[in-house]
Amino acid sequence: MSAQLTVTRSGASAPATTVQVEAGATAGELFTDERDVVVARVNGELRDLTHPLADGDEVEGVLISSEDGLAVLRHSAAHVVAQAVQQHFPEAKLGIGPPIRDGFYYDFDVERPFTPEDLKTLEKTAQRIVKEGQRFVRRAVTDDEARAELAGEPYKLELIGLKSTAGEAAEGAGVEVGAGELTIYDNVRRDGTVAWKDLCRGPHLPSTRLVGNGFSLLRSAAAYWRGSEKNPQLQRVYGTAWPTKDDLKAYQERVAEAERRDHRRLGVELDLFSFPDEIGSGLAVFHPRGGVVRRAMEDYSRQAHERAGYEFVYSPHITKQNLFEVSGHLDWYAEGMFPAMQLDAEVDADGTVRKAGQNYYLKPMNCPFHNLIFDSRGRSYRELPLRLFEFGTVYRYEKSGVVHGLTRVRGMTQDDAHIYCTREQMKDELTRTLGFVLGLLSDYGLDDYYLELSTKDPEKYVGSDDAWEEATATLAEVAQASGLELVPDPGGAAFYGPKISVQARDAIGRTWQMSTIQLDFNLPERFGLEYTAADGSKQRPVMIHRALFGSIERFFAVLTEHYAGAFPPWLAPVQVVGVPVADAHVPHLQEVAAKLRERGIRVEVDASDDRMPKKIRTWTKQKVPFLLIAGAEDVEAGAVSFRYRDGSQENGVPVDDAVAKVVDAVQRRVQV
RNA sequence: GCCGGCAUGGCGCAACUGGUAGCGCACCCGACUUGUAAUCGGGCGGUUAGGGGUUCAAGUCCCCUUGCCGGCUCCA
Repeated sequence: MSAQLTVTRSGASAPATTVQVEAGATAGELFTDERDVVVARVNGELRDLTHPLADGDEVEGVLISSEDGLAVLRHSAAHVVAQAVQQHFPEAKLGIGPPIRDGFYYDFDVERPFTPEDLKTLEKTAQRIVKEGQRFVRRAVTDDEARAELAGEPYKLELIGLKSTAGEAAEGAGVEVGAGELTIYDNVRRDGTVAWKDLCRGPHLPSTRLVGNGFSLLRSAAAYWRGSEKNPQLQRVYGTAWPTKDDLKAYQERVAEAERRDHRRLGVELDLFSFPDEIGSGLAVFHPRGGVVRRAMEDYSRQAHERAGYEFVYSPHITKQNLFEVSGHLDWYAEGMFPAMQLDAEVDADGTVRKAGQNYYLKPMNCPFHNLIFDSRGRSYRELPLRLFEFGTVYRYEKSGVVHGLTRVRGMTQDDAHIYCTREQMKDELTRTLGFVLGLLSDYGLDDYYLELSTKDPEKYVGSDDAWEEATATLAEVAQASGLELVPDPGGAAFYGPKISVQARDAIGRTWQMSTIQLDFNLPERFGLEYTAADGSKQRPVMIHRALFGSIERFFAVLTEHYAGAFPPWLAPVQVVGVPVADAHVPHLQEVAAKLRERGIRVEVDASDDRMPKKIRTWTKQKVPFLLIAGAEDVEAGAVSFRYRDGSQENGVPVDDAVAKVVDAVQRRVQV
């Protein structure tokens, strides 16, 4: 055995080089000159810097700021927090503590939930642990040893029992126990004593000190053990951790920006919509300003659908029970539906039922109604594809804890269409539909997206496996042909068929599920839908369900947040406000306003008693795209002065030019 | 549905360990007539989400209901 090992070293920035090291050297020794290297990738596997090297190893330094490095940092931060928790609450049992986007969490079984004061105390203690500079020391153990050491940690014991399938046991459980040998990480103080230990796959930072630059506890909340509501609830502590204080600040600023954009907040500030308690949870009313935005969205959508060959239909909000028995909704979707109202029952004075009542349900989906329209007369192959479109309002009984602003409501309007076509037409029609959907989303200003393919939930589906396979394969083919990024979503399909969904990224990088396109062989079957083919035979059509906005309410929320309330002129509730320098200039602005109004522009003139700067402030805060200011100079020149939302100006624009400019921006649907 | 927190005029907030509600903005009235983010003065407005209880006394403490917020589960 040689005293020298030959390994390949690549730094975070440096190219790969071959180096000689002493036997027994560790990965960390290769990177003593790169302080931001916190773990190493050895032959493809992430390892601690204390990992001993073997001859021929390929070792790559991993920076704390890289994706892997951040995950390690956050996971180590979770350990620090868990140590702090067990210090203050010795009876706390450990759940799991994985890194997540922007941070980490750790779950604990404790006597009572954490209070905000507890979080402050825990954060202080965590800081102290960080300052102690404890090392993370890896130690391999057998299953039996682990069981003995962790006898007091029932959840860890459960994970040990599940280790071969830990990845599926619970989201995040994979960071605790890998598929191979079990390891325990000891947190060792400078004086060599062990402060704390945890069953963990690792790897970890060399020292807790590296956690201290930018970490913070955020909140606590309950979470079900292993993600199932059948299991006990643990208390989850959320935190965030970053390599530097500046990174932490930048993160906090992003959070603050998201708060400023929150559609619930903008909905109040801009007077767009509200949720009166009197109506009930998850049921919105749109105010005039919000109504304008919504109508502009809908009108444009109508025009586009008309051009694309859709026909418009209408259907009622409630229906007798039988329709949802035929569709299968009552078998598969009853939980999501409002309870039935019973009508028309006749009962004698003595309580005996003379005539049984009828159950009526609020509709959770529009498809059964469209099927009835299809089935209202004989259909020819010449009519296909038949594209039925409706702004259909549906009601879903969402659990009380999930209702959220306009994005998760109990009453919503879908821009819903059902396309009936032949099997042969199916692929072309799907391709066409996907193209239509993406084009329209871009028109609304969302042009960064990826696709998700949701496939059969083995627990919850109707129809034959063959049909599912064919439908799934077709959708996959169409999705792939689009050239967009495609992410699988196993088990995510609705009960009647697989779907492609379009996930759009907004202005600050968040993704939202927007449009869905679902292929369905089942409902046509259940409804016995048929058309007459060219050879005179009866054939079953294929059905494509698709919604573009998802729901108008949700899309409204997404657009509001995407634009931070500063809608492009074509969507803005008020497109132009005239601001006079003094009362004398009001008539001039009113003339300009009349010309704009003639061209269909939404315009107001602010003739109030406020001073001009106050008016500018008021309407800028209302995010009106064009302020037209007029004083003596403008009146004299037959002009107006533009002021935009960012404060920039364009003075002395002749009135006709100004009108044309505004009209042009609206027609071209550009942002200003 | 589950866990925790919260609920004060239209909006944003204040009121010490219980001692009978204040401020800013908005709104209304008046004065001022002004060139790019808040002119000045006056006024209206709350049985402190609703209900019950403890107490000499409840916005403050307890219980129930409703709603909201943060998560979990679920989902367009």
